Amino acid sequence: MTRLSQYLLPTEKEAPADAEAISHKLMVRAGLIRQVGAGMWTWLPAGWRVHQRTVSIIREEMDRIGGQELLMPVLQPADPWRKTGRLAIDELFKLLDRKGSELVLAMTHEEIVTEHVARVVRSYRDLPLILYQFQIKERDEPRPRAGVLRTREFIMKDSYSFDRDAAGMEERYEAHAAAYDRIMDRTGLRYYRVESDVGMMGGLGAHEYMAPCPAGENEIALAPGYAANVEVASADAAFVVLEDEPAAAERIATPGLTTVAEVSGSLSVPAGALLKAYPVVPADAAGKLVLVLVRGDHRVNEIKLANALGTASRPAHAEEIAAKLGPPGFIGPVGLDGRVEILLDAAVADGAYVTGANEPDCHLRGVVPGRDFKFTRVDVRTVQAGDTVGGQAITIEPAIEVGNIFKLGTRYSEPLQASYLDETGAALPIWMGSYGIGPARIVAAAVEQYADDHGISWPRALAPFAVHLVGIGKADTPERGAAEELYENLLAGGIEVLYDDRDVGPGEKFADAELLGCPLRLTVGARALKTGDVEVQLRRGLRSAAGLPLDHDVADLTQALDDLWRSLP
RNA sequence: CGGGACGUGGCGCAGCUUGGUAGCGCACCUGCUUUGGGAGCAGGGGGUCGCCGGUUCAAAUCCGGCCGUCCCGACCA
Repeated sequence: MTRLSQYLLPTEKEAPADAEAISHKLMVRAGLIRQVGAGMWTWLPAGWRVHQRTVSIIREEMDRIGGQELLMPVLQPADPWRKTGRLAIDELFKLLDRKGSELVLAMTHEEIVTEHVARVVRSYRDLPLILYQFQIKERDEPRPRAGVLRTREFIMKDSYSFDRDAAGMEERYEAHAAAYDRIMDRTGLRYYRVESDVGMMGGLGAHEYMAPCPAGENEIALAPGYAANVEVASADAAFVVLEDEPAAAERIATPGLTTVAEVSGSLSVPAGALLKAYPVVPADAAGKLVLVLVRGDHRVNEIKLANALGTASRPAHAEEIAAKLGPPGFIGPVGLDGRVEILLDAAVADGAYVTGANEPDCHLRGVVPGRDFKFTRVDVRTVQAGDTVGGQAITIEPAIEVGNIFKLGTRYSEPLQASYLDETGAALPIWMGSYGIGPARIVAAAVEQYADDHGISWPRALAPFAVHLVGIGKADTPERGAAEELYENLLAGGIEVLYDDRDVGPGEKFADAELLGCPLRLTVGARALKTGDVEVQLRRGLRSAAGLPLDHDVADLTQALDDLWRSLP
């Protein structure tokens, strides 16, 4: 039933006071979603149509690469999670049943799908496999935000691949990358596939599908031919002019100057001619201190640092710094005599730098890495605007992660004993991949990317309806009769149409149509009866298109609309 | 987890400082008028003022505790 007079589409003139993100405001205002609690949302009929359109696209592309759809429970025994070491994850909801058995609400389904495969797959002949589902995920998020962009409960398409070896896993990974590319292309979103950190999934490699949008919570670094999550991005730093190397470093008085800005200002050298010393304590080596050096105008990237160290780390406390190095604010790499391991960032070019002297109110000028201290070279800085990749400047954009693909290897198959017998009868672990995609985020990202001052402007692949038909004039007038007839003809022609047959003024109908954002608006009023043409407006850009003759028969009407439809973004 | 803000009818808000019959706009219901850009007139319905406790003759208002929601940061397969 798609007569607006009988359809549940509660539009609002004003956005909820606590909404900030564009998609949050517009999806509530357009009557697509309603909030239940923090990070808990109901999809109303029109919103659910959009969500399910996205689901359909994903399903088609998963089936195309040989995926087999199944459904696994959200409520699960805790035991497999204990085996993989993931029971300790804070985001995992845990509960007890009435008998006191430990249960979890799944945040993803690696454990269960791997257990199934472990029991069912015996032979190399059973591989490869791609299994997937659309299922609710539950996560005890520290901070749900921005409508459906980050929620505690959401539907995810998650798929899992099972192969006999690394080469097979790579094949399945590439198949998923291709499927995801097609999915994203079909949704009409602007997106990038970027290199990403493997994070808590563990594993051997990963990409994320990022949709740039203002409310995005990630940052991506972009250059022609290059796209990466800022968490892992590498780039060439902007050149900085260094002073000539003196024969030896010289001690200079810098009373009270503890920051890069203060020191560089006082000495009239660029911030990039300083070395910023960042002492950290590795998580796996209590009592050990590592001194990380980056250029004064750069920032240490915690994730790249963790990858370089092979373990997480925390900034050293002031007491630890004072005990092992010198007064905080004046620490540096010179004279440590191997007591502290020194990591030097890759962006530090050869030359002379200003560093702390490990003495109060003193810095050293003309410090030359290699000559004045030994170091290990690492890439641990955060890329920034002004850097280049292949000579091309990078830009940094906020983006929302709408999908990801992971090479898991045997991260889950080993603890859960998912193995198969090869041709020689040897038992070998199964090589896995894991691939997620969030329809709700695709929907919200589309709203963010294409909204204008009037409301949502759906890409045609996601729109809740193809056509928003506005009937103008009172009920029982000839123009409304014409609108009714057109509605019936559109339905007969298989066009998905929302018919605004409400007894309200034209302004309200137009405003609601623009808010909801269906790609085509057809208007039938007295004017249409006079000219014989139905007015057609394209939502994207609010441009008028050539009118359609009111007296078209169903086949002609359908054909004309179909032609127009194909021309839409 | 740290910082900040908010909670009064479906939505947006005022009232709280200085305690005394709970108000406005939109939305909703009825009638009449109106129909190409969120209409007009008249009438009407709807609120345990987040919850619990305290102070007081009297609490939306003052005090205490709790809960909820949002924003920034931390965190985030």
